[in-house]
Amino acid sequence: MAKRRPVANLLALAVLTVVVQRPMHPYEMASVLRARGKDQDMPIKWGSLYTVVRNLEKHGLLEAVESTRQGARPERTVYRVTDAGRVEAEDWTRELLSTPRPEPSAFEAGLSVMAGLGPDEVAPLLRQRLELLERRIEAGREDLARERQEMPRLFLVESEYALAMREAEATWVRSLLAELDGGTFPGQDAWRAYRETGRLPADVADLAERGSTSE
Amino acid sequence: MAKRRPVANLLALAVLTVVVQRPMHPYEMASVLRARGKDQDMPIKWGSLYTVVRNLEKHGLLEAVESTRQGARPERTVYRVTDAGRVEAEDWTRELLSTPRPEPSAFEAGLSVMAGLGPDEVAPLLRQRLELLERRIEAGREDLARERQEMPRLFLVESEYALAMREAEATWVRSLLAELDGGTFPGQDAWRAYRETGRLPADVADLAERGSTSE
DNA sequence: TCGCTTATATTTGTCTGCGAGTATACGTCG
DNA sequence: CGACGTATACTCGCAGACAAATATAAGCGA
Repeated sequence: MAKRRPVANLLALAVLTVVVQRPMHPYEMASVLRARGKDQDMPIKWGSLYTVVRNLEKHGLLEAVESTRQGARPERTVYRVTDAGRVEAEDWTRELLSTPRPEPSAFEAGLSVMAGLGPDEVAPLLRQRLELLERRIEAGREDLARERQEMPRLFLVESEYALAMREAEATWVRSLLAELDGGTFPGQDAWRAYRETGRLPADVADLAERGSTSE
Repeated sequence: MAKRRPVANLLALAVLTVVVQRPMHPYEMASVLRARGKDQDMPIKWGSLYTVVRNLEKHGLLEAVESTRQGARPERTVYRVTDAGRVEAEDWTRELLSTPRPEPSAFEAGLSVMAGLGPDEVAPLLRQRLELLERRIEAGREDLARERQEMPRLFLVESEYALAMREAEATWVRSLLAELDGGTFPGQDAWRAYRETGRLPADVADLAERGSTSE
């Protein structure tokens, strides 16, 4: 398969797509991004911005156009996208849309080590998550409703997607919580006993040993 | 809120939770993790492993127990978790479970720059994504069914979650695709026209300018 | 007009993630 | 039994991410 993107940071894609419209200096790119609300999902890291722009230039995807100086202000370098940059942006977009790749989420990591806490502790934690999630969903819905008034749908799909994913997560958490609260989660008692006594059922203990180096 | 985790990499949490069960040397931690299938979601980066372990030690969450050498093999340092390490692992787990945080996905990034391609190009790309997604869901379902035979549910929740999320994504993509295919996506014609002629409707052009520095 | 905050614009320095390399032991197949 | 692959076990070194520092200009209230 093709070699990795010359500049892997997703901020680079955002930069490319704004600079396609008109040459800009880095700070302006950030402003435009911010004005479009892209910083909601992707807060702008100033350190990264300049690194990314420099790397894009190094790889020939951007080129410096001029370097103006107004008064004693720091020099501003204005960049323009190159043909290669335009190609890269489109190709990258295609890949992002067409190819799902497993993205490990922090919550997944949490679930995978959840056994270390007891079921009676996990339930309230999930309840809290659910509450926060619901609040966020509500806020997302309102934002979306507001933005729909002044922005074509085309520029809102990513928010719609994010909202849908949060809703799906909430649904999933609710169902797990129902099992926990109803005591219908299989092995819940063994789990609680493990947490309280520190002892695992024999068959599970075997599993936990798998992969250890034989001595 | 509390200061950032002393070792932020999620691999550190995985390391802590395996080493809680029994002291180990780094390579063994990786083996155990691999045997438990944690490397599916989180492929093990060897460079990171040793860095992470060293950092955990530096912050007093792990401590070296012994340093044995067998024959001419490289020295193996065995680490044990400290009390602070145990506390950190539990606290971190609690946070991951209880607190949702916005995690920008690559697909979301793709959607947010989708406008740069035309609708007639986007649809096939999404169709491809959907197909891959469906294949993966099928595979995930089978894996899960197999693992349920030999592993208690408790250690499979994270896979169930991942599967549910992929299903939700598939559903969402399907519905967007239906709009695109049916021609019912609002503004679809303007979008196509933009792609073909390079000209935006006046009101949208205004929006695209927002955030630019006034000259 | 003095001093305050906020916006403009970039550089620096650190820390860490991780790809790639190194070196030995073990198994096995012809 | 020797050659070749694979598992064991770590080390090195740099590119890249980002926090924080830096420096000036502009708006604004008192």
